[in-house]
Amino acid sequence: MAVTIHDIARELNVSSMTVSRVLSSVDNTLVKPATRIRVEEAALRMGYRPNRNARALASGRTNIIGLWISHLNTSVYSQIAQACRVAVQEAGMEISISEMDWHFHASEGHRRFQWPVDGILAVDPPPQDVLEKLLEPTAWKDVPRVHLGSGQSVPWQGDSVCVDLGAGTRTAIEHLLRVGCKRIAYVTPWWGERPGMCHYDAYIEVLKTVGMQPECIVVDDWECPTVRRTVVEHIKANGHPDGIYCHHDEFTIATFRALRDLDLHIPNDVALIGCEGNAFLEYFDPSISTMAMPVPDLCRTSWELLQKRINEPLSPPQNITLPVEFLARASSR
Amino acid sequence: MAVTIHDIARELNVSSMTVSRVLSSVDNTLVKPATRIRVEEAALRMGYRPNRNARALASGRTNIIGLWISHLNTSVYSQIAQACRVAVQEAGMEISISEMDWHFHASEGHRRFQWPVDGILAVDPPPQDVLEKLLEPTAWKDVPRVHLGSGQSVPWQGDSVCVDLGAGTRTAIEHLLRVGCKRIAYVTPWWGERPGMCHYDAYIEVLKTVGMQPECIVVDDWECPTVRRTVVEHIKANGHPDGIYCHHDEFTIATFRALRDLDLHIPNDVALIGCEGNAFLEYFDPSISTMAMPVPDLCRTSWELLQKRINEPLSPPQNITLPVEFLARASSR
DNA sequence: CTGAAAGCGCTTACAG
DNA sequence: CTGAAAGCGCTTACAG
Repeated sequence: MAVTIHDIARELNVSSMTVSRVLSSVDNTLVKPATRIRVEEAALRMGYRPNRNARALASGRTNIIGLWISHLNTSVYSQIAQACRVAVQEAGMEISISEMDWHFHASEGHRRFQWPVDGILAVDPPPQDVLEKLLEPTAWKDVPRVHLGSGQSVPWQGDSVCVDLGAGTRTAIEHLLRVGCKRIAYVTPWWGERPGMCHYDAYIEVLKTVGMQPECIVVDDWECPTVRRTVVEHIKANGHPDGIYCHHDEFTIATFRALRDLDLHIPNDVALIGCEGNAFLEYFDPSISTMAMPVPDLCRTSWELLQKRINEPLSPPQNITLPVEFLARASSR
Repeated sequence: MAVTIHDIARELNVSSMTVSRVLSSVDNTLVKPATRIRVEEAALRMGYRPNRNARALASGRTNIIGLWISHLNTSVYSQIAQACRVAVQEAGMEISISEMDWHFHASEGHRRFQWPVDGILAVDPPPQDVLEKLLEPTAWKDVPRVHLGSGQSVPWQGDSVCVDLGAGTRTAIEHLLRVGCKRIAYVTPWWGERPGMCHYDAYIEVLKTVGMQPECIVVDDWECPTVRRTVVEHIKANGHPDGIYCHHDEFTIATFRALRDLDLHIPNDVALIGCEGNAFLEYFDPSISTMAMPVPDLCRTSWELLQKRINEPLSPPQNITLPVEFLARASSR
């Protein structure tokens, strides 16, 4: 059986409260230095490991921050998970990752998320109204929570940190115009329930100012093979644009391959720009331009807002917007 | 405050044991159907959410499986995390990911891993003796555990599932020989404390059988920019080999770029084969050959062994080896 | 500086 | 089929 504070207390002939004081680092009442040392030694010697379930139950605090994220299989998302973990750990707390598909039915909400956390970082949650309906029956609505991600046309309520992909997209499209593109296509997943993403709006808007026709290559799912096939078919049917902007970098990589399948030269036939900042893009030949998300800043800022929300529940909510950085490479020159 | 089973019991004028029986799905004593329905309705209506800290404390079981993995930032590892999650969830349990760098000092072991779990899946842990020293003071040594990963010269004790990278490497090198390579280099991280990885051994062994000189391009860390620079410098100093095998696919991607930096044609000047099965390799131009790890099978099998270990603690340990699959592509033709 | 008591929200084990 | 009691391993709040 595991060693408990009572075992240590008995061994040392002190009360378990004294042991708890030394080992918990919660109660900062002073303990006589000699006693403290004896307890610490005994704990080490006996292999004591605090039971955090018990600690959480008694104290009502877990020292855990939940990270709600839809998956960890793409580069940005795994970077976000990593950066959040680093930020949270610096404050002496931990991250617990819940992969949320955001698609569960509200009625099963009461079965999910049964492990208490002290706060939540929610990455790219659905729009406010959908989110509220999901959370309503789960009692999570009262847990401090910060939304972070790529931002939507309608901003989330409460605290949020968004990357300004609208401005980033504008930069990308304007760059394609500057290098002389006359026909700029946009490769994008099917929105489904999330219309109005801000890069789409920006794409449409910039084209309108120069009187250029939008050309959306809409992909049915988020899989690279589908993207590759869809782009090839689109170009076979419609001829090729001379500039392509991709919704995100998995799409960019698949589009790159589709263009090479068709033996189109990049950038001479088609200039290519992605969005997200996937590190591998630099290693392609030619290396591929992209709009880099400021992931560390995004996560650090979100964690700051969450700490503030936890410590000062009544402070006014903040909405922060961060810029993306354009990484110009050979694919768009 | 959160709703507890006592709140529901009071509301319904039953004992909290009855509520617990209905809601816990642990105690399978029969409850009168009418009572069961009343409890379920009240739980839903009142927004009851079980406190799993309390549940774990009382029952001694968490229904959580710990996944010990060094990071989630590379493709295989994030695939492994995903596949383990799927397998474990199918059995009605959850995964909790602990990113372990395996480098913490043994003396701080008692501070780590304080959340109890019912079992552990340990991905690519250090060799048996190092592992034991790390775990000795943590009381984790008694928790059911299965080792999985790319395998080592000296196998782990207890249950394990390893991918046969030795055989995979042999296949890759033999393929390079078959397409006519006369000088085959191996790009590899510096082993540090983990000598004797099996692909290295296999590389040396195959070259010996054909009387070819080994040529290791050793990289100081695991970062792509370092790999790129190291390969470029190596080739500038020594001329280029006509075949390269890379230790894993981040290295493959960086090596690809290094060869293009030097304006070497792939595969005409240098044939290239990676190891791991990174999905993006297919999208490069030319697309890159690799040895694919059987990730879903690896994780599913590991989880089966762990379940068996949990349910039958005294059953004999099993060591299973899985093959890799060679994906031959344009980079090595 | 130290300790005895009560309780966190559940389950186990037993009694009816 | 249902319930009263005890306890999981800690912390809180109070008393000394």
